[in-house]
Amino acid sequence: MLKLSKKIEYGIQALQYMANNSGSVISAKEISEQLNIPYEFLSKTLQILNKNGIIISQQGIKGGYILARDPKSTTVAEIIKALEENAIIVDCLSNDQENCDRINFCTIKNPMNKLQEKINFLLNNTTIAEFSEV
Amino acid sequence: MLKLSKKIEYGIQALQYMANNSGSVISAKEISEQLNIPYEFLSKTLQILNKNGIIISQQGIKGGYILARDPKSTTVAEIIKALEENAIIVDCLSNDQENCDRINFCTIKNPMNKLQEKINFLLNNTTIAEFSEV
DNA sequence: TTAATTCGGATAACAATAGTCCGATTTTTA
DNA sequence: TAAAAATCGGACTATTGTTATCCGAATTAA
Ligand code: FES
Ligand code: FES
Repeated sequence: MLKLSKKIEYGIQALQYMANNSGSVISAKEISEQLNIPYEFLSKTLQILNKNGIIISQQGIKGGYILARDPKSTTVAEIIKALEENAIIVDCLSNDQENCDRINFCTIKNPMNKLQEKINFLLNNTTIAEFSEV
Repeated sequence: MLKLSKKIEYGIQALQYMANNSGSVISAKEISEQLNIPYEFLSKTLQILNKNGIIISQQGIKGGYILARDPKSTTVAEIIKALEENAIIVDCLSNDQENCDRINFCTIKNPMNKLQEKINFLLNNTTIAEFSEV
């Protein structure tokens, strides 16, 4: 398993949709219907993206969301972080793992870290804009 | 989430251990104790690696495992595959997903595939040998 | 023949993901 | 000013996937 969650997948596709319709405020309902994504789940996802500055919400009737920034400057890595997930390939490389019961036996931290950094590079260099230019 | 499973993590570390002790047959028990990995779970993992040609088993007392190939030629991608998992970042890119109910709405296949290929390149170019030269 | 090991199938415990429900709040507009 | 359509937020449920364990059988060296 090395899979992005549905939250991230839906989030990216929704941002892509907004990028392709920039200028107008897009509702969760519209995205949900156009992309066939479960409405309630998508709503939650967009709320988190809003809370963390990736998109801007407008409440009330006629409300919805718009991108907070240029699609070129919003990376997949930022989206993952904004959705309160991480892209750490082994627990080993996590910050809050003082309680790993294998830490004194760990022989993979360094090599795994090298691989991690390469993956991070990819995630940091893939932007929403690249999803728009289909 | 973009995490490797414990099966893969343990598998890689076990292979690394074998690479560092090449020449001798290593039992699951020894690896389990040396690396503090749950014995039964590790056993299963090694059995799968054996079945799929990454290591060679020797049964009976004094039995255990040795690497089937040069650590330099065993990649992380192969290990993942041998452990019957995959490293597909979104379902979209999977072979057996005729039943994705978003396929007619899918706008992420191409860009996701580009990212996938870059990740595949990393996994195909990281070998067990690199884990040994700590 | 015994002991230490792999083998293989089933199953259980746990955790994470995915999805839903519902009431409250906001804001436009008729 | 009331209604409608949207976001907000918390709790909750369902489902799936991961991790771990159990146990009996087969294998083989001593
Ligand atoms: S620190 Fe726990 S396995 Fe590396
Ligand atoms: S094919 Fe199902 S989301 Fe791309």
